[in-house]
Amino acid sequence: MDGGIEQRGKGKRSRPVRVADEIKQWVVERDLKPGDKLPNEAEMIALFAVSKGTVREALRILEAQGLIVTRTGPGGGSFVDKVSAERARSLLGNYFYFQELSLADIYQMRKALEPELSASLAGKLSADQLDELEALARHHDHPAATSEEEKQQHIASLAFHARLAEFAENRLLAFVISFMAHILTDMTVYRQLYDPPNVELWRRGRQHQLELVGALRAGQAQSARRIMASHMAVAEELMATQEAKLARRFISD
Amino acid sequence: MDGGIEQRGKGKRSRPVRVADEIKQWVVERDLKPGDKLPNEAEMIALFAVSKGTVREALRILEAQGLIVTRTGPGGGSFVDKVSAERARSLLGNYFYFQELSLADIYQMRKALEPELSASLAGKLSADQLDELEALARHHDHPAATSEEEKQQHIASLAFHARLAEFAENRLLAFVISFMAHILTDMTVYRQLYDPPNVELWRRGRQHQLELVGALRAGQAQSARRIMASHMAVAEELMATQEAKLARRFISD
DNA sequence: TAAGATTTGTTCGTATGTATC
DNA sequence: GGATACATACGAACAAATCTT
Repeated sequence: MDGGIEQRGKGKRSRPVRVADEIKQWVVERDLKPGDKLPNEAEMIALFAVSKGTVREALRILEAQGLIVTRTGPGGGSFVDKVSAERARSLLGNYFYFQELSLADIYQMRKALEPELSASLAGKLSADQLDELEALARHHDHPAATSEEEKQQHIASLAFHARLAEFAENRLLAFVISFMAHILTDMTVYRQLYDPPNVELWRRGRQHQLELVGALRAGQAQSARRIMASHMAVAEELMATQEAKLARRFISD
Repeated sequence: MDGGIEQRGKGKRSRPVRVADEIKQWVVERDLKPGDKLPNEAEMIALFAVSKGTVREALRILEAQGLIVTRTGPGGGSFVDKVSAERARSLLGNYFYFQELSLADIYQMRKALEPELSASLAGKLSADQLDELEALARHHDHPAATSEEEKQQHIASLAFHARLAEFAENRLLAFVISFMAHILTDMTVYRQLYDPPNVELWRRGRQHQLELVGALRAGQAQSARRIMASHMAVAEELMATQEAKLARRFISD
């Protein structure tokens, strides 16, 4: 019912890749869960009738995709692992290394998604979660005096958005928004997307975040949506003063 | 200026993983482009002072991430490769294997993004592109009589959306919409998300796609946005009659 | 602390496969 | 076909990490 599908046109696959696929299939067939143990090296050598080197290359392939982890020693071996959000972000980041992504592209997405996220979280967050968000919003309670301070405020603001995203029950929405926050953080760090400091935009941005937490606390979905929409407009204005092209680089693990 | 960052808390990394990182760094430092050649095995053995097996495991790691391709024979070796959209989808799909994604989650995203995509494409497509879309929309010009036919119509409709997404200049928007179309296609194939056939919904869906192509051709952005929004409502209604949980499985390469 | 057991990690030598000229 | 330049694969030996006693 699966594994057989999608086998179109993939001519020459090396033995390690084939073994990696067989291991994947082995896992899916048995419906193994994260933490479940795979056969050890010696058993796989026998199971797939290949050498130790080939088995190890196959395991590295699965490890690189975040599907397994391997530990040495007694009780060690390879174990099914669920792909972490961090690794998924990193792998997807590689895709955009050679794609031309502009700030306008990212803000087109953010303007569509962040208000939706805000509305969907209204009245759904715990007091602890709301307090954490408020603390992030209050983290910088004065205008930036230096470029370095401005940079830190940008990063803190993006951390606010990333954290907010993580609270969403919709894991796809959470991932995409979090991914964008991380991209923007990288841009902030690697390019100088944080000067000149702009007191007025800082004030409006901070005010928006605090108002948003209030609306979320009060369970006012439409209000939360509206506030976030305004906030996106401000953030875009802030970023749009800077260069348009995303730094082309591999995102490290 | 990079490679040094993000090195937090990564205690025990195996030698192949470290070598893979060094190769990545080597590529970034030289700003190599897709097609550019990496050192061959013997050179890497000398360059990183590790054995052949270790080099090969490192290369498999990079290959699994879609960053390089390897060819045998004279003139062969490893070459920088740009990660394909297909591979990026596959790698990201693994992340959602253990995440609970519902149809409601996907449609929350689609309702926010697909109208935005439609609006941004109005007046931007070539006659060839518009003709291709119209052909996809007309592909099934009669109501489905059987479940199999209904399934094929669903898949064709999703292909319409995937193709539309690929025309977007915004590569992030294109990727996310295309990713969702592929997830829905998988759900259509692996679960029976296509019966019972519903003539009325089929008629409205098809009409929407044809109207959309017309609006795109006429360069009417707002009209295109409105039509797609209606179309999403219809599609959601169509899907919502089915089970809510996404099939949990590895997406094959 | 120390020794032993278990399992992965790494190296080396050799042979084979594959594509180009 | 033969020579060449690569990657691919195997097997045996040893190193390192980790758990148990």
